[in-house]
Amino acid sequence: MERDHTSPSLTLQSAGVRVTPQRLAVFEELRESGEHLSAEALFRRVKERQPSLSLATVYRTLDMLREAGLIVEGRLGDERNFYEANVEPHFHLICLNCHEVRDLSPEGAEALHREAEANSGYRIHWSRLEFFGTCEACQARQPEMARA
Amino acid sequence: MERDHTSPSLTLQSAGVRVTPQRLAVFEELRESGEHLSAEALFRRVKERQPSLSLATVYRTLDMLREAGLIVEGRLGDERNFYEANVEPHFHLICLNCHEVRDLSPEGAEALHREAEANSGYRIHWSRLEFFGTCEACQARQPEMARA
DNA sequence: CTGTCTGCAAAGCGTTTGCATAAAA
DNA sequence: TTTTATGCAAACGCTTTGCAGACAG
Repeated sequence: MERDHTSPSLTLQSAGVRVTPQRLAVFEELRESGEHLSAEALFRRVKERQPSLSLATVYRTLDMLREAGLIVEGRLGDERNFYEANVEPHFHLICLNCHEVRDLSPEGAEALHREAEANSGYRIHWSRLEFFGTCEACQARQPEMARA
Repeated sequence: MERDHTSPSLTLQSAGVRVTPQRLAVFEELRESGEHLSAEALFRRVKERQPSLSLATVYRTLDMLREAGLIVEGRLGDERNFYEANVEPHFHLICLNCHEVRDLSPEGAEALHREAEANSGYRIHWSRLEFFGTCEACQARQPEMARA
């Protein structure tokens, strides 16, 4: 899992968008954490460094980053969106119990894309491949969960 | 594509739920259309036959049917849920242009589930595998869409 | 300077819920 | 008769938007 070490400001500049402290902080937080975060969670984290930050700016920034292809958007089981800086094709595993989102190896993701295009005649732009289940930790904690 | 010919009322009874005209009409509409419909679309259609129907009842009925395993729920690109009576595992193809939802053959869906379980240690309960792209008809209509 | 981004508050949207009435079993 | 579903309207949670002032280029 080699991480991209390009500075966020360079990446924003090369995407041709205006660079502001808010945008830098949001993008940096997402990249450095390597996590899958909701807009709300991201807002709380970045607000510690920038108390004047507003949630609307976070949403606008995430939209902008997604359109620039710098982040990807997914959706949690509880119907909130989440965002992450890993833009390579991969699957998501979402625990129905602890709601943690983890990545699944990208093996087969591109093949699946190509297969879907071949079988359907569609031109695939993006996809959402998410598995919802119980993670190992939660299974161990509450064995009965495994059947819910 | 063999369709289930069991009567909706028998199916509802065997699911052990109370049978009402509203529930019958919603379930029947979903099954007979064979389509992927939003709660709103379903509401408009069934309301023609039952003018007193309320949207809240449609949502409650869809929740009930989903919990009984009689329908499945998915999500459109525009963030509304859609529902369908085909409960077999399969993928969805969602056109970014006309928003039509089509099914993709289930080949590999179960294998993918098993593989995800083996690779992750998760116990998978359900999954959401959706491809967003441009359908053939829309590609022909607006060739430039194919890159959007 | 000029265009656009920000923060705020209000609105928007799909969905859910409380309550009194109506209907199923 | 008892229990549960319905319709209505209001509330909900996440996200988007209009606007006036602030800031990047």
